[in-house]
Amino acid sequence: MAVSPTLEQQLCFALYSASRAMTARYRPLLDELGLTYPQYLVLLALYERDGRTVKELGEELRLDSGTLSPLLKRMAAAGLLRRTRSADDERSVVVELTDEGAALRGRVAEVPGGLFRDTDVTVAEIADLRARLQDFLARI
Amino acid sequence: MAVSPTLEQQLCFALYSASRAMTARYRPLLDELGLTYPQYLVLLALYERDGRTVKELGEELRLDSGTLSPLLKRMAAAGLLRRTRSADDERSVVVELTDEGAALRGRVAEVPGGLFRDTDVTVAEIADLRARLQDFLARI
DNA sequence: TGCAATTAAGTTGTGCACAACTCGAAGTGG
DNA sequence: CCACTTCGAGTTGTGCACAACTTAATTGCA
Repeated sequence: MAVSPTLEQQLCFALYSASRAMTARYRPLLDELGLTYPQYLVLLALYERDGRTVKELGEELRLDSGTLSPLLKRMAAAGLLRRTRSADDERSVVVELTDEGAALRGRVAEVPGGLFRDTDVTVAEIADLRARLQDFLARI
Repeated sequence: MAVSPTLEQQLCFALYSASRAMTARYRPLLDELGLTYPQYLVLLALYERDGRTVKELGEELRLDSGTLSPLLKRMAAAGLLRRTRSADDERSVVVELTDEGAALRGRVAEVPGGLFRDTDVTVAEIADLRARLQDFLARI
């Protein structure tokens, strides 16, 4: 019979609390831009490639339409992006940055910079941890 | 001027998506027990030490009363635990397992076992990643 | 001792996540 | 050509997270 696992031993809890701690670090910076963390991710995705469909965004961010539809609606209401039905496939909705959304690019790019300034966390450590997580994610 | 970071490069996004992927793996197993992931964490915490206050649970799980109060209420409604005002400090609420909650211990302990059975992820790799995350978390 | 400050839990409101579902559009085989 | 299936987006309902606030109990100090 299995012994009760402790919270301490659980990778899942470590991921869960580290993820929340990270987004908590981002929050004050994103508040200044009027963004939530998932909204920030949507902007990053659109800065990489603008004019993608909801489905394509969902694949990159691993979010379904139940999450993305209302989120994109809020961002459209905030004037950051535009949603238009695709002409060649009326099922799809194309998401494009507005001028206002594009104008945020510089300020958004500044966000990750100051996150670890007052810690002893190194760039190499961050890159290594990220690589390990991506490798792990790809294998489960 | 900072270049726009890509999603790919972001540790935060790696944490965020890995965390969601892990809880998605737990979900079908927890569904069988009628538990959500945070509820499962509360049970683990109580199996470690029963009869703790809401505040103490919140410190271990890093959750505030705004999250825990309704969550514990649902678990109490499900018959898994009991909430009672502390006698020596009427501000505190002590959370204790019911017989039904304690009886789940065996089945809860079985949950992490099968998670990586059909992958090539090793126990050592899991332990190493967890240790790195905990170290990282402690330093930010 | 009295009372202002602090503390613990709970409430309210917003925004994700995600399951389950609806709806209309697009592919598909007979 | 048409029923049938699949597909993309959106809606509904539940349960976290978390900020901001309320309430009641306790603490601390002038």
